[in-house]
Amino acid sequence: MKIDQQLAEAISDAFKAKFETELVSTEIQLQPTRKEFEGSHTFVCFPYARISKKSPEETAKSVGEYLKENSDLVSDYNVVKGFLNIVLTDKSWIGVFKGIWSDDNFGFQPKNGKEVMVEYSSPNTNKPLHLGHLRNNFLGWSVAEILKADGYEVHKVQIINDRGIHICKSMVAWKLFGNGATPESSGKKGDKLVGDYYVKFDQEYKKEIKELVDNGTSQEEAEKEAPIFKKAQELLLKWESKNPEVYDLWETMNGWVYEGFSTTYAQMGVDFDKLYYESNTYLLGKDQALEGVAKGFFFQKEDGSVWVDLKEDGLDEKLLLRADGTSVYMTQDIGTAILRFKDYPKITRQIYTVGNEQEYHFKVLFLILQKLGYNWAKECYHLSYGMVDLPSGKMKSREGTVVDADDLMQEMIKTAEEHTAELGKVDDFTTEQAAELYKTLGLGALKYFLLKVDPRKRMLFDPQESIQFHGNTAPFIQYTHARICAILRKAKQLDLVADDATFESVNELHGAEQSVIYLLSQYPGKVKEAADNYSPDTIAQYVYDLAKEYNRFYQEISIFNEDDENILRYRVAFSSVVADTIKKGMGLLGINVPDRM
RNA sequence: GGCCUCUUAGUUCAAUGGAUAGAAUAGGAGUUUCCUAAACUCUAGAUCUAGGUUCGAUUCCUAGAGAGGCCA
Repeated sequence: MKIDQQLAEAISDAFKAKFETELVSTEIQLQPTRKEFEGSHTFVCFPYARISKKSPEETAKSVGEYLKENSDLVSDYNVVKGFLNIVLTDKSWIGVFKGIWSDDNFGFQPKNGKEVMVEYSSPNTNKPLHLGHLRNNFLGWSVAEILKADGYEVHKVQIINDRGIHICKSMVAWKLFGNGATPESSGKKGDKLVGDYYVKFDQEYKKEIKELVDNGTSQEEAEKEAPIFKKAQELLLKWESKNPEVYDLWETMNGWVYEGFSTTYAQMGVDFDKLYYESNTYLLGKDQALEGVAKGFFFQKEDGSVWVDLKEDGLDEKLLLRADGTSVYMTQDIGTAILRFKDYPKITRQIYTVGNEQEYHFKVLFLILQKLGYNWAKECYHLSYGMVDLPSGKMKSREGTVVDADDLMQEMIKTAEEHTAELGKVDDFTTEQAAELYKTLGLGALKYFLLKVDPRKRMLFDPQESIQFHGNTAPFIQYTHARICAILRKAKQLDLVADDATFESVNELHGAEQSVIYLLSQYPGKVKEAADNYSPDTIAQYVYDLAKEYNRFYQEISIFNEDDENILRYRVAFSSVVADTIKKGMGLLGINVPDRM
């Protein structure tokens, strides 16, 4: 049984003995003791003063006294106002550690038989991936890993926005100005190449609008009449009627983009179990809309358009089918959601990793699905994350302030390389080993930076200053891991292996060891918390605290200077468990940890 | 105009309604015969404003100020 539960039960016993009242032990909350006080667990007595009919301080004293006398876990206690700080015996800490050390699945919940789907990335095929996608992808991927650790079976998907006017724009510009350029002929990544023509379209479009306006056309009119825009619209119509030539070009250009994306995803270290394409799903959802009308959930206006009235739910009316019968995003999303539940009948929930500007959209989507009678819609969740701002403000493609994902990752790896070279600790590495290390460090720093923040909040990314290798960063944590690995290598040479008997003769712990064991014991709870809240930042913060606390121990205790071989073996095992936990925790964030750096 | 979110050290981030609001970074002062100094120790520095709820509010409620977003 976990130490927290044991303590809670002891406290419950104390209440029974001292105040003749039963407390439900699972409802007793223990919080970590603040550093300036002695102890590890704190029981806040204010809320229980009513039950004990004593002041919070007296309550705390009674309970503390009972625990000290009757529980062999507790060595001492102190009371500050209504706070009962509980000091555990070193022996019980060693017991806690032994439990963790012998648990091969520490931090992983057994399979709970539930399946969920996590959607993330979901890019357009006309633009390369940028900084915002990095936050999105790292977040979605990490949440999927955390849910797996929490016992779920997880399906990772994305929907690719591969059709519509935007891709037609790229196609038009490529036809007009491309001279048959391909990724091979231009030496460009496919997504970048197509993105360039999307930009080119916009430039030409603006130029044409300006000409028209200069010749007396109104701005509004000019935007509709610009020849290049009309060409894009024609292309869209041809695409929809599956004109072979247009369809071919569309497939070719999207093929280039996918190849580019897959390179980027590989570098990012994210993957998907299934891809959905909007070109396959954009016609879905119409049936549901019409069915909704038939059942009276939706209504039709005189022009034939279909709407849903959400005023009773505090929202507005929402269009589902236009008068001409074409669908809108909402309609498609309804269709796609239903399709996914058909594809994966056992999933109980879909988690959509999408920016917070779409909060309203998802609120409406889930509501409509509920109205259509899909009960699973109640369980669906919009994992809504904030924008990544630059010091100059919002990223804007038109102003060229977009931070490209490939460039940024490359930049990070380069910085890691320079920094590593300066320190000169791994000069004996082969080129491959070195390249691997730079990637681990550079990408780790980037992922950690983006994941350590509460996903719901907008965050600032300063390319100059944001990425550091000191302090609350991935390299700091990775460094702690690498240091421990050095210890483990040496211990292996000396054949220092711990077994059950090792712990019998260890009776005393150093202060830092205690806090590290306390942190270790919190790990499974942190994973649970992170899973419940879809918050990788919980894990990031935790692993940082663990690494920091271990470093304190490392600084104060010289492991191999210990004469008592059992203590030495124990400390090697202790370090090894810390390394493992760091590795597991960072793994949940998609960050690797090196053995040397 | 309606609705939603955010506001904490110079800066970037923390804090299930709990103690003297934590970290990091930038600033100041130290630590290397010893397992990796990408480390460690010390120091200084903050809850947007005004009310309310209670044993206790960064957290909950109301109003206001500022920033961002969504819907027309």
